[in-house]
Amino acid sequence: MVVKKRQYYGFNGFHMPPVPRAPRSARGRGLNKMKVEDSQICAFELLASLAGKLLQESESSASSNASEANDQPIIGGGVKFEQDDDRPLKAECLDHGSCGESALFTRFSSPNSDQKCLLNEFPHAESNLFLERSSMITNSNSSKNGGADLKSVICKSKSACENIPGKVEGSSDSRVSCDGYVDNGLSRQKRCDGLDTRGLIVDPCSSNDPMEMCMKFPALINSVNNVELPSCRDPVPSASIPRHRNGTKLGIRDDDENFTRCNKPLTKSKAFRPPQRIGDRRIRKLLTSKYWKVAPKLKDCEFSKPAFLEGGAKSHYLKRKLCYSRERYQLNTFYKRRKFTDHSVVVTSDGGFSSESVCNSPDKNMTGDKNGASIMFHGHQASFHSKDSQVKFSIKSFRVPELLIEVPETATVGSLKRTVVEAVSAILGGGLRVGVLLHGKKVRDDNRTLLQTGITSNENLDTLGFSLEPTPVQVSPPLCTEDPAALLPCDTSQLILRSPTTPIVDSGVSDALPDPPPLTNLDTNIESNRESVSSHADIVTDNTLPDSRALVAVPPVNAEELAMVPLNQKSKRSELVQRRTRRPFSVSEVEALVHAVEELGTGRWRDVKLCSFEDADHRTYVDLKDKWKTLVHTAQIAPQQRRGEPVPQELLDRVLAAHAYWSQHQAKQHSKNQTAILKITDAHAVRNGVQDIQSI
DNA sequence: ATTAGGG
DNA sequence: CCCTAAT
Repeated sequence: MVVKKRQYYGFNGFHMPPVPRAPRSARGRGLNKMKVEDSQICAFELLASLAGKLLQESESSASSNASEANDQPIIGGGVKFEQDDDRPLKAECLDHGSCGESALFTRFSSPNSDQKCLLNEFPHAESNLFLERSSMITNSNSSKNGGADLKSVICKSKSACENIPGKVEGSSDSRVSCDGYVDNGLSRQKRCDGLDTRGLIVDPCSSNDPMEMCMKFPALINSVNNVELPSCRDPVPSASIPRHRNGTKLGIRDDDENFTRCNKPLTKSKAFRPPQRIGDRRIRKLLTSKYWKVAPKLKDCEFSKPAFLEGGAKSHYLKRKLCYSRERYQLNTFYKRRKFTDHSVVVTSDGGFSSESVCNSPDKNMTGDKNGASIMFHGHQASFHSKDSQVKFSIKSFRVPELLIEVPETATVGSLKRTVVEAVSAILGGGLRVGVLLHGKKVRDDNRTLLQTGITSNENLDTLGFSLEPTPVQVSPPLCTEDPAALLPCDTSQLILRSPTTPIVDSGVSDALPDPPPLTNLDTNIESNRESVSSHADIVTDNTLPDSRALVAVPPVNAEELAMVPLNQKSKRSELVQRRTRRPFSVSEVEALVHAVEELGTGRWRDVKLCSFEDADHRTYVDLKDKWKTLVHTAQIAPQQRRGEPVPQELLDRVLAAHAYWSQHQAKQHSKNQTAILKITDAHAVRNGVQDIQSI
């Protein structure tokens, strides 16, 4: 993502000609009011696809070369730098919890032929766009300070490698071994592939055609709604790479929109500064779209070492990655939750090399379960039973963020199964902790009672979530260097632990209309809780910018939170707030809304709320207003265009009528209200009437 | 705190 | 639904 963003921004100065874009919906917005961002992105798309084609053409030959390279692993001369070069790449990926992005970056940082591979991997326009952008940025980056970067990378890689728990060394598992290396006879044991025999962490740097596997297994833990398994253990203690911890988010997942991303910490180089928000959605959309798996049968895709390292020789090393597991966890970063999945570019080069593919987190879930996208373990339904002061939780199943497993096409089903088992076992076997999240916020105070925390049977338990967290690795607080940008710990496990937004099951346990749960002051408890968390984070963040050293002083707790605080973000707080779970209006609710509006007119949403939704605490007047807005829109479009639970035409007609009426009587609602009020009958009406009169 | 509108 | 600007 970072790359993409970067790319995007890098182009800002290009003054792309605006490309008209039709409004996404006829909601009544200015038709041609396109945003700068939109036009730019459009331009990018065009540019990118164009560039992509050109590139593909010009490099078609190169492509073939690349494949040849695979067939002929480097021999002799290549040997020497194999290790060195190799490590950096791997290290990059590893210390960030195997991030697809890293893979990209890695490749991009190396000149020439690499891009070709990437392009091939992204046959589709969208993909190309992505690639193009990425490569461009990277290129500039590498050309500018490639040397320096490389160096740091290497250093880092070393430490990273050393810290990797289950290195490839001595691995007897052929599946995990690197065939490419075998060929060239190099001692691959030295390599730090990040391949873990147990499948825990696998070289994220190279992989293609990641397969997403879905499986279910019984809940191991009693929890509600959602149990999330953020990630594998962090193979690399952050301490080993103090300089790069500004990285931060590896992925995001959201209940509403699945969204994962990887921000490669990498260097502080300008090109890789934290992405900004503009255009995110667009890009995300692109990435998220239809293609989640594209696999031209590429022969091979090797990483080439930087020319300067190789002495200009064309050296490719094959990297084969078997398992690539990446965790996605939700984290409210700059990107609000938007379904977004990053591309996982994986290269597989096992003896034959199979296929390459881009794994876009698929939005394959048609049901609207946003969480479902590219998640393995799937499906969870929580049921709550409250009795007395007892709060009971039960889970049918739980969801695990993401587990990408890659195996050659030639692999047997059996080996696939084993691989999956290994990957899962590695994660589960690593020791787990359970985190409790309320409203997407992690509840850290273990001493609090459920009541105090706001977890009660009365509470909307759908705001409660559990997460499986890898057993925290003892990590010393990040040492802050002079670099303010390095404030964010890059410790994967930390990040994971922090990840605030656990997708919450939209179990609809409580539907206000049918049976509004009694409101209690628990709500406030929760709110205050959230506030405290947020403000906390804010403080930390604030301290962060001015003086990086402040971090050192912050107590552990704060330090933890820091991990999830995006660096240098304007709205720190907003990043931490989880989007409310979506709650489609039921027909009865619509009915109530229509009725209220008929009586009160538009523009008095507070009254509407009080009148018809007072007990529906989850419906704010803004919600009602929004709903009315959409209702009007819905009523104006063809029935075929409508989505979601169909609203009776009768109601829609009333909507239109009311809308038309109130549009003309905006000023006169006065008298109208008077009469309307009288018509309202129940207790609410009385109350509203009073207020109305008062307001008049 | 509400309202209105764009996103 | 979110976010903001304007009340």
